Amino acid sequence: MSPAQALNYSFQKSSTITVGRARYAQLAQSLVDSINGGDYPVGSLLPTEAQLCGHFSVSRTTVRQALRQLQDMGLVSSKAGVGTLVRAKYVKPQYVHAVQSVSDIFQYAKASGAPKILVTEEIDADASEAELLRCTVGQRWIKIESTRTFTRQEVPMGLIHAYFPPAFSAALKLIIARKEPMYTAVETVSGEQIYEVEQEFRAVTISARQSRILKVKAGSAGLYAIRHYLNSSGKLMLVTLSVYPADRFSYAMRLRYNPKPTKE
Amino acid sequence: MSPAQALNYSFQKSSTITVGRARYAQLAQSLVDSINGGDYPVGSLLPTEAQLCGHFSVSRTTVRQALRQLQDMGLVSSKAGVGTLVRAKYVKPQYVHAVQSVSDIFQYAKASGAPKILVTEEIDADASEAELLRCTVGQRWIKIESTRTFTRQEVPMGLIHAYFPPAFSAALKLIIARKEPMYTAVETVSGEQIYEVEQEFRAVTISARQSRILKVKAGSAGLYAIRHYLNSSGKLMLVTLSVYPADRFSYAMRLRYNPKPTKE
DNA sequence: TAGTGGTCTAGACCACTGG
DNA sequence: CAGTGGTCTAGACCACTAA
Repeated sequence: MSPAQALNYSFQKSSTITVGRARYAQLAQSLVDSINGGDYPVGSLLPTEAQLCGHFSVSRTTVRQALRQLQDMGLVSSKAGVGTLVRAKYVKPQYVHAVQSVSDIFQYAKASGAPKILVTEEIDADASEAELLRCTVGQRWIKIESTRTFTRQEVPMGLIHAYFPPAFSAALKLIIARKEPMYTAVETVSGEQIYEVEQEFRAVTISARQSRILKVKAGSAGLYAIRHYLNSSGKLMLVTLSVYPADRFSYAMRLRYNPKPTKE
Repeated sequence: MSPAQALNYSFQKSSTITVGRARYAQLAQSLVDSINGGDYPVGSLLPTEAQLCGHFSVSRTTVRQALRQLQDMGLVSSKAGVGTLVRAKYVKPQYVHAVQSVSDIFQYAKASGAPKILVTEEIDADASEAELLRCTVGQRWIKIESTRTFTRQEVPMGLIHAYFPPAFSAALKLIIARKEPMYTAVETVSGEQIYEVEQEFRAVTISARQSRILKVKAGSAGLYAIRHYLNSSGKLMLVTLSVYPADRFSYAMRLRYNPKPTKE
């Protein structure tokens, strides 16, 4: 056992609170304090691992374990050949809404039957569609109009318009014949995974046409959900636009503070 | 250089795709495959680290790095004196909506001025309030009615009802005098951090009374947001109930696939 | 008490980055 | 090219858990 290690362990035994911690944790805390204090400004490099080994009289393993903790906190990032870059001065606590899959974004999926396809067509985007689809006017898209119905009920839960690129037209068959959810159909046909989903909620007044399909009074309130599905390159894979009458649907989410799994 | 390491490196050089990976990554993949395949059922223990060292002819450091990867994936968890427990058969991909603080839950906060307090009172929960506040009828709460206004505008963005326990009545002063946001005032007064926020959106028809305050036509559509703020014990710290006219507010969120910081 | 994972050391080779 | 972080080894002591 090296002198430094012996010192550490005896120190642990003779103390009570602060010092029962592992040396890498102490080192991590020390580094966090230094960054918080401005010793290492954002954009600068931390001392090299070798230097930290010397300053703190610990092995490189211990230094690296401390640095990994700082990386997990989002304070620094390391790059071979360069060094350890300070990315933030403070740890930003995160509230996180985590869902296990895209399907979980739609909590109702389990409680509802397959969507009922009303219309499928190829369209050339008009001005408002171009904005929604983030493209130029006249661009071609496939459009599906459908409803979702509660299991064993006649009244539809919501009216859904979906758009995807003509390149994925084979998805239509999967959706209609195999009754796959639209996003999985698009993933299958494109061979790409949906990487990001943007979701927006607002209230709208239900139009006369929508009200007939939804069997609700025209002019009544509806929840409007716009969803953009993107691949990892940021390319639009699917856009959906849903209207839910006030009493038939709500979207609930839970944001938790720092849910990072702790050691056990 | 040990024979095993030499073998590894020569193997890396002579290969192209699969094998450029680090040994710990290969080992991790192998373990994931075994768990997926049912070799180690959920609830069972993985071989000990020493056994894995032997089976795969790697050092314990490498084994532990592989196991850490599995822990990050949520497949296993380790406990000193026990072993490495299999917790899940498959990696569940996560889509995550992360916000940096409670204030980020309200994107509008920056664009809007301080809330305008209309009424503050102590109430005994009636039936509908008891449901909202998850308490028994007659329980006492402090209620604040307020509006939020766009900066430099007269028309309110939304109407907000907030409820918190009488024990936090000192928060009132902070909210009114110091214009603190309600959730920080409650955090300050209680000395506890808000750990979890439940958020629900639905559409509603704006009532006559609400319409007068919001300066909007009665019967028009509104976005209804219900938020429950809980501490780490699950105790309700604050409940807010907001109504936003259709054109004045929308809630947007972005869900990303596995946003875990990758190595750089 | 025996065996597990948690921590730590000292030393090594590698790929990558920049001058 | 020199120096950085990325990976790996062999060996050690510790705290914890269960028998």
